[in-house]
Amino acid sequence: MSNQSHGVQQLVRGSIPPVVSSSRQDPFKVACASCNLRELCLPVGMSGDQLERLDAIVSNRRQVPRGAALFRTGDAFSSLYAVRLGFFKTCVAAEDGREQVSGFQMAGELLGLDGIGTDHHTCDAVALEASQVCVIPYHQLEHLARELSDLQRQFHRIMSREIVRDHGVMLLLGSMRAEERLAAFLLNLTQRLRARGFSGSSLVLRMTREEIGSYLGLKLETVSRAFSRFQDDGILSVKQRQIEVLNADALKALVNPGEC
Amino acid sequence: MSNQSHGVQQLVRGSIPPVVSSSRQDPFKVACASCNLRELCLPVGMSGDQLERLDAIVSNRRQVPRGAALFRTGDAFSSLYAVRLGFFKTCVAAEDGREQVSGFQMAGELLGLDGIGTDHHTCDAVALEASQVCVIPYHQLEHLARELSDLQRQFHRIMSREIVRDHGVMLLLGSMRAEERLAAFLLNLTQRLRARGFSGSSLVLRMTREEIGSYLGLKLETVSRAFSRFQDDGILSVKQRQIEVLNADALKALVNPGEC
DNA sequence: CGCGAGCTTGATGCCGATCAATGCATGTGG
DNA sequence: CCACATGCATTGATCGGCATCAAGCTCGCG
Repeated sequence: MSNQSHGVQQLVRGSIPPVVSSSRQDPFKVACASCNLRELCLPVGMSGDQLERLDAIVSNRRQVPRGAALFRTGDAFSSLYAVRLGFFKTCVAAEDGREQVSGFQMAGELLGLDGIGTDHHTCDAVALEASQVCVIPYHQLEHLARELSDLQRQFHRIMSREIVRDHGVMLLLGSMRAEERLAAFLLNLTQRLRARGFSGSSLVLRMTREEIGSYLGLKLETVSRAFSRFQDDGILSVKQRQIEVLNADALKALVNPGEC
Repeated sequence: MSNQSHGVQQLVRGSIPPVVSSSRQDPFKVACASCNLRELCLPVGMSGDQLERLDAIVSNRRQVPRGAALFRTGDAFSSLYAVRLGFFKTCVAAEDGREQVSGFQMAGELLGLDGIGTDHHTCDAVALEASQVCVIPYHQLEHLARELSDLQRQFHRIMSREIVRDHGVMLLLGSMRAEERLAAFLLNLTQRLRARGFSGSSLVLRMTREEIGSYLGLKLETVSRAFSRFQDDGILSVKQRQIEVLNADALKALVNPGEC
């Protein structure tokens, strides 16, 4: 099972080539220094010997099969996880059982930040396809961040951006209408895919309509109807989970109705 | 102008007495060690000499008049702010001008975390009453956190809890109905007031119906109607912004409809 | 006193939820 | 290879909660 054959492989590869370590090549031992996600992940801004020290604590990889949980609400918190391959969703639950998807995570993104505050995870992280994560023991990360200011800075940036991202979702949930929400969601997805070297105009959704709806505060039927309408309007081509963006400008105009 | 006469002073004082420094007393120079918020704020878990070092970088206070902005979207980020006295709201804006309240902050809570990720603030922080904040220069905080692991730990916890709080708001916005949202909001407020030594059954809202509605993804008329209905049902007494909680259990039952 | 900001209350309409049926793709066992 | 089951998606019909529009009302304040 090659670790290059999974993930968003059905998408067109773009400009950033995967960098593969020459000597240490091993699906369970890939150094941050030779990881093609190093410009998106925790090591941003770190140099050679710093990377080696980070590598020393991020030695463990973990496979997560499709549908399996990386962690669940209430689990003791011990590590953060960097998505190396695959795709995750995180779900929060109210006491009465209502569940909601709080985010989707792709390669290079960090999972588990919710656990730092209480030493227990406050959401479920579930793989939407066969995935692989790098395990980052939190106490070792804290210790190392006290010595490497670049690591500290990048870690704080990641947490801050997570907060800003959540504010954006709150804005979406609080004030946008169904089609605007879906348009914003698709633009966000394509932008993140583009940052990973994919074209962004052609994508395969890893989640169901119901999961999209849960994330966007809509019912699955509403999501489906919005997709159909986008297709009727020539903005998208929709074949189940295979999406082609035909008119990205129209999507952007939907999100910012005031600007056109 | 005494710094004890502002804030949530119309609320009944509870168990935690304000601790006032004997020697350093001065509204613009109150040491963390002698601040009555030290158990809620950044110094949690820090001991004597650590507190002194934190004090050294948190030397500056800033007054913010009612209606004034502590910072605005786009401002360069340089410091975090701990609310010492008063009450704030934070607002995020979409490109098309739509604004939404993303949070309310009271004494002991931190403002400005949004700015770390991009070196610029991504929301407005506006005082809802005459307020005072402690200015925490961020680069000095980073530096000190590398030496004081207790400070580092508490700072990370605060950021993580902010993320978890945002997830809770997303759940509220995505899946609760109007009255549940307002009930959850009121319970959250009373809980935070109780943590600050107030009774929690009697409170004065510092924000308008419109601001509450913006935060909860509702129109002000809907908020007003929900208040009226709670009053009709004997759950609250509502006189403009003066709220008495008559039946806290009924409020809790509204938030968790499955449990009763 | 009278103005104005903020709050309440009513009437109406619309967007998205809900209920229900059908369609489509994948997989499994006979 | 077909029949059937299953999970997911689409589409239609109806309903309800909240937004919207529109008056009044309250209270603080110049």
